[in-house]
Order: sequence, then C-alpha cells, then structure tokens
Amino acid sequence: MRENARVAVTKPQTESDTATRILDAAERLVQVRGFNGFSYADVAAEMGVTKASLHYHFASKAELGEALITRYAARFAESLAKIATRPSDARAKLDAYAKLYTDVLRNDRMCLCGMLAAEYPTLPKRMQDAVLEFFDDNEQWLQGILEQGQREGTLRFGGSPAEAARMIVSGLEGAMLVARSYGDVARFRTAATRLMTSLTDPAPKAASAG
Amino acid sequence: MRENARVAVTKPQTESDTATRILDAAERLVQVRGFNGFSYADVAAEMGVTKASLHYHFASKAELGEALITRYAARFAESLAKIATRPSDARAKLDAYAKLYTDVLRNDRMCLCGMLAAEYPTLPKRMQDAVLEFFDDNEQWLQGILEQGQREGTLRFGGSPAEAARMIVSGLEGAMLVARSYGDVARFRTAATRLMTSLTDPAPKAASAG
DNA sequence: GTCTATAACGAGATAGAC
DNA sequence: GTCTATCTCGTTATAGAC
Repeated sequence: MRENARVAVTKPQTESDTATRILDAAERLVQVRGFNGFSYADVAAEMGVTKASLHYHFASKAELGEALITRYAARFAESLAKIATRPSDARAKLDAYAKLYTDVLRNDRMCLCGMLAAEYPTLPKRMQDAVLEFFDDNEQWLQGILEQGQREGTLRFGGSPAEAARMIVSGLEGAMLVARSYGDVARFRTAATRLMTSLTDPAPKAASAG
Repeated sequence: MRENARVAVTKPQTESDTATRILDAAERLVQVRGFNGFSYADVAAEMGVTKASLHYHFASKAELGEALITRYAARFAESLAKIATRPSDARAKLDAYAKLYTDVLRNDRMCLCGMLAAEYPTLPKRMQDAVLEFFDDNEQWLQGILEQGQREGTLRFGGSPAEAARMIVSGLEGAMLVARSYGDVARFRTAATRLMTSLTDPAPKAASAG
C-alpha cells in the first residue's frame, strides 16, 4: 500500500525518469556536437552513471537517436498547435514560429533536425525518415498559416504557400546554422526578420526609380 | 636531361599530385559525411593507398581539414571574381552565385563550410576561424553586388546590403541542407529563386486587397 | 613517398554480478 | 536498474624498413 502511494503521486510517464534524463543530456549533445560528435561515454559522464546503464534504457545508439527525434518532434508539434490556436493574425504566428528557433539558438544549440540533416547520409534509415517527417510537419503547418495570411490579407507573396513554407523552414535552419558559428543570436534575428518581412512588407517602392 | 623533360611538361604545382588527390577525396567525404563522419581509412581505401601514406602529406586530420577549407575558399573566391567581372546586371550575378550552390548540391554534397558550420563546436580552432572567414568573404562579395544592384535600380530591398547579404548566404546554406536530405535539387532551386526574387520582384500587389 | 606494423586510445555493445 | 569487466572494432598517429 505504501509503495503504491508513491506511484500515485508521480504522474503516469511513458519514459522512466532516468530515460528522460538520458534523452535530455543526449539531446543537448546532439544539438551542440552532432550525432557523430558525441558518445555514450559523454552522456554517462554528464549524468554520473556508466555506459552500461545507458544501454539498459537505449540498447543502441540508433535507438537513442530515434527516440530523440520522436520526442523533439512531438514537443515542436505541441508548440505549433499552441501557436495555431492563438487568436492572432498570420504574421504574429510566423513571428512566434521564428521565436521557437531563437530560443533553441539562445542555448548555443542547433535545431536537432537541422543538425541531423547535415549528417543525413550517415544516419540509420529510421532516423533519416524521422528527420524528413519533421520537416514535412513543419512545412505543412506553415502552409496552413500562410493560407490564413492570404485569406486575411495580412500576407502577400508570390508562388504557392507550399513553396513559401519550404523557403521559411530552410531559411531559418540556415540562419541558425551560420549564426551559431558566429555565436551571434542577433545575426539570426535579423535574417529571420528579413525572411518574414519578404512575405508582408515586400521591399520599398523602388528606391532609385523615382 | 630526360628526367627533366617530364618535369618541364608538368605545370608548377603548390601541392604534389598525391596531395591534390587526397584533398579531392577528403573534400568529397567531408561534404557528404561531415568532418566527424569520415576517417583516414576512408580516404586511403578510396585512393588505394595506406593510411600512413596520407599522414606523410597531412600529418594530422586537423591539418588536412585546414587545407581543405583553404583550397575550397580559394576556388570559391575565384568563381566569385569571375562572376563579378562579367558585364551583367546584379540580378544575373546573384543567379550565377546561386548556381554555384546548385552545382555543389547536384553532386549530393553540402557546401563544405555549411557542413563544417554544423560541426563547428567540435572543430580545431584554426578550422573554426577559416569557416567564418569563408562566410565573411561571401557576404562581403554579395554586399558589393547588392550595392551595384541598388545603383542600377535592378534590385530593391529594405535594410542594409550587408543584412541582405547575410540573409542570402544563410538562406542558401539552409536550402542546401534541407534539399540534400530530400535528395531533391528542385527543392533547392525553388527556395533559392524565391529568396532572390524577394530582392527584385517583391511580391504581387495584394492579392486580396482589390 | 609508400609500405608494414603497432601503439594508444575511444567507440558501441554485451555478460553477468549485485 | 546499475554496476564491473570485457570484447571487438575503428580511430588518429608514429616508427622504421624499403
């Protein structure tokens, strides 16, 4: 009975507490150093446990990698859902979207899937598939927002919403990639702002054509 | 005398022929798999020599990596100089610039320095510096072209030319990163085109405002 | 300039005690 | 669920013969 009391207090969890802590440490390591740039030894050292213990929770590195993407994508999807249900215009939602990236970069991290995209050819098949799924989900969500913006009249852009969505995702990923090397979040923000601005306030009326 | 005849025919070269072949193989490997994703053994196998032989030409992996960036940046700078001296307008020069990236991607490669940007925190200091220098050079060149475009009236954009240059570099790097994962060059091209278009033909006149 | 051989270390992974 | 111990392999790098 007393044993159960403890269980009742803790919320039901899919992963054990240790598994979560492993994912936290590994996630950070991948976002900073890449999937090929960290080892079980790194995670173990950071947590103060042995490598063998990690293998109990995630038998192989590929399995761990898969779990990392799954959790990361789920969290991201959650954030997107929250943004989408806000009663704001499309432009504000795009800004909120860009801020998700800014928050990652602020911790000197690259987007998990942007990082894995660089290592793509070296990844296990299932990780590759999960990475593309992440991009697909993001693009589809953005497409919805862009369509909202067109209906509202708050966004104006050439080409299809699908194409614009792709430009946003890849543009933000690239801006993160470069800005992180400079250790300069401001560099990301200006690039992101310009990217978004090209969908709303599209360039001044011919500066030299007057 | 006869020995010298052979020497006279070959053009003077900074690197030995073998060193060049090593750089060629290693360059491809880094662009496809990353600096942390390839080994001396990979290069040796590809060339049909031993690892020890590679160490004769490039004592350490860090040294090899440095040489890779230096050569890549020099080649890129050469291409940029050629484009700049063409008697075309700024827009055409931007298209030529984007095509440089397309040609890399066509070989299923990432931009060497874009790849290294992902691995940035794990790189030796001298490689880190060389990567940033590559981006700096590209941005400065682009800034010149953008200023030309403003003078000509062929380009119109908000913000400074320097900011726009940064957006272009990071936008193209990101578009490569994502498109390569999909193995889809067309995906890169549409993103690149939209990026460039935002500097010239900035969005249709309010589709829904009529 | 290329080879064989090997050092020295770190990687991912497993067996089995506790 | 975590540990110690170990295996096997790949990594960068060096020594020294040819």
